[in-house]
Amino acid sequence: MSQPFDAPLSLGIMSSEIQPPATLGRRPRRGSGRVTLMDVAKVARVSAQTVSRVINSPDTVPAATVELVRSAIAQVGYVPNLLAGGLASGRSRLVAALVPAIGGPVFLQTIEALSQTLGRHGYQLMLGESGFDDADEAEVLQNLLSRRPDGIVLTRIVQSAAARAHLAASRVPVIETWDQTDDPVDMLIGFSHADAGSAVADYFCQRGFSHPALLTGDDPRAIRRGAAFETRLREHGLLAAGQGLPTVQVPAPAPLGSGRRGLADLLKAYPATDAVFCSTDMLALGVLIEAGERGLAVPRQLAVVGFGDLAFAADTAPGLTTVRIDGAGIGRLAAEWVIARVERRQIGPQSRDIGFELVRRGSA
Amino acid sequence: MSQPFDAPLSLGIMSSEIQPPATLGRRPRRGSGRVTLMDVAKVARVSAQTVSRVINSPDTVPAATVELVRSAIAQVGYVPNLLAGGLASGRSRLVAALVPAIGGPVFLQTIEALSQTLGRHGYQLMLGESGFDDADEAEVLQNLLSRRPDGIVLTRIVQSAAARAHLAASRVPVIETWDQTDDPVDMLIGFSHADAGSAVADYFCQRGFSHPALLTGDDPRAIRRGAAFETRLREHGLLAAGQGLPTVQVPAPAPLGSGRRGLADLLKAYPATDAVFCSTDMLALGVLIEAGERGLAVPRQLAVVGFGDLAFAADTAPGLTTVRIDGAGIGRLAAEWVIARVERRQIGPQSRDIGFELVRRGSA
DNA sequence: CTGAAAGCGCTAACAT
DNA sequence: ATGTTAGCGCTTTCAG
Repeated sequence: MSQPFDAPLSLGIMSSEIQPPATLGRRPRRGSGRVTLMDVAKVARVSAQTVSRVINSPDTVPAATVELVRSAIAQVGYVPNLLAGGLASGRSRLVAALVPAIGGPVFLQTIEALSQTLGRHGYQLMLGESGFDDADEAEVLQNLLSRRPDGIVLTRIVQSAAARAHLAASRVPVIETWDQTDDPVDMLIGFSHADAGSAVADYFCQRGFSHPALLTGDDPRAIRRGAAFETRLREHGLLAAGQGLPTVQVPAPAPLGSGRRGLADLLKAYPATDAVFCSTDMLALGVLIEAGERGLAVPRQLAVVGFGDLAFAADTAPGLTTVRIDGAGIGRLAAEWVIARVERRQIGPQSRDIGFELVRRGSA
Repeated sequence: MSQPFDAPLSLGIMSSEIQPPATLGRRPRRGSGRVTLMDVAKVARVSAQTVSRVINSPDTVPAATVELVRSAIAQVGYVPNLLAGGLASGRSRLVAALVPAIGGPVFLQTIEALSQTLGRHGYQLMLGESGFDDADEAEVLQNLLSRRPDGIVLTRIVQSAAARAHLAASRVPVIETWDQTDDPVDMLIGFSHADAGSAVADYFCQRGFSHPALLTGDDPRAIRRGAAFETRLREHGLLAAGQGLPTVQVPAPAPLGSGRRGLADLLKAYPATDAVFCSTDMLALGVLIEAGERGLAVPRQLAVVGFGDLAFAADTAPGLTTVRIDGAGIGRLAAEWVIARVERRQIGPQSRDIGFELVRRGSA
């Protein structure tokens, strides 16, 4: 296994290459000095083609040749250059993913599952950050596209016309995720944020809470959940005609501290509040902690519902009732769809609603 | 901005190209059908080289030409192919990062800062996952290296000889981070885990706790912190001669729930425990929650110290005393060092101890 | 089953 | 300031 990879190559044969046709006494261009496919070919005394075949489709080469070439590869310490391979074949084996913020815990499971599934098939993930606003969406996309990815996975619906145009022009398989739309650029894997908001409203109604409130981050999808939540509450008669939904809005990657301060603000403005829908589990955990500090009993005096069902949600005290999204499932499926497209296998269903699930635990 | 990128190209000049030298009546090879540098050159009536210069070093081209070429680029909807560019120039503008697990919150800030700093300089981050054990380290590295990154950032010290050999042979700038060693592969940005463990022991001693314990994940660095913690406690006389440190060890991406169950296990085995050093903040948060459930007053009856100073640490109740690591700083610096190397600017210091800081809050 | 040639789209090195 | 040529390292295409 641990060959001395930096050993001088001492190729098995002399460089009996035909000299370049001496067009004119001109221009060199030394290579990178690294081991190439040709070096392997020389040692194995086969053509570059055969080496390429051993690497990319060993089934088409007799076992003996495969063995011969493999040992030559090990001997010279060859590492394929996928930049060159990608250029020649038109398949980079690179998949781009665009997330609002790497730091946010929400898409982490999707990214992780995506990366792992891709890796298992020989593809590599390339991560790009778009920020929460749509501003540089098109620009970041261009950067990603210039790498000629074999597919691009977005954790949002593409907004700007420019970005949509770039994507369409690139002819790269595109998967929009974590949302629904009637007009996807290409493929779609997600769920309805509006339905999720409505479901929480239904639950609050069913459990008999009379003074619901909303604590939300200011990103567009959280706001859509909140809007649907409010609408449904109104339908249930939990909101009087002229009355707005008690709401506190905090900046987007909503951390625990925003949950604590958010609850404080909420209770100051609306002391009667007896149930809060938080746009992320982190926010909800902050609310749980702040409630504890204030001696408010959860869920008796204050019910709390989160969103995401992050790893910690089951272990808070009390356990967090929350909307579970199968983030890992999204990532896995996205990887499979991209690969299926690239390898010209079935196109498969172009769109999937993976739904959500209201997980009932102690907090509501 | 939003040009019709898929418009037919209708190039400004006829294809008055010299026909290929007709070696023999042979072989075509249709291109990808996409817009290339040549298409832009034809429209702008300049050479490919000039277009390349406008893109890569506009300063060396007169403003008028830049303008001309830029409008041609917009007109035909050209997106550079960095696979080809990277192959030709030997600079991929790709930087690889290897993390144990994407999902873990610990390295997130490093990855985020790395990605952002790289992006600002036109580099793209490529993420690879190594897992917590050293098993496939060499293999994952090979995959990453086959993309010919301009640099590779590791959130650990490279262990296996095979991996070290691959890295050395590749001649790629390597930055090992989040640790210290006397024998780095190349560059190093980190801190001493042993010193961090000792510092917590000193703090417990200074605050007069008499029955310290350790709750740790099973990853190697957490274990090293724990070992130094124990050693220093012993030096302080807080551990009797034959007495081992009360310890509970949990599987590596230590989640909140492990903190709760870990404390329960600890108190069952060592009821006298009055101070716990947790190997991650998540674990510590779990301990805080479990202590709350048990009616244990923190820090009076139980002191808690975490590690990482994650975003939530300041807002727990009470605030979490923890060891702060400047993860974002590591990422930023790593990006700068890689870029400096690639652009042959100063090599800069090859190694940096960024230290750590014990942040005192309410929990201890 | 194996090999030779051509060329993927770009940039480095020279030439003007 | 701009153009010409060769070639980065690989895979496709076609021939044997």
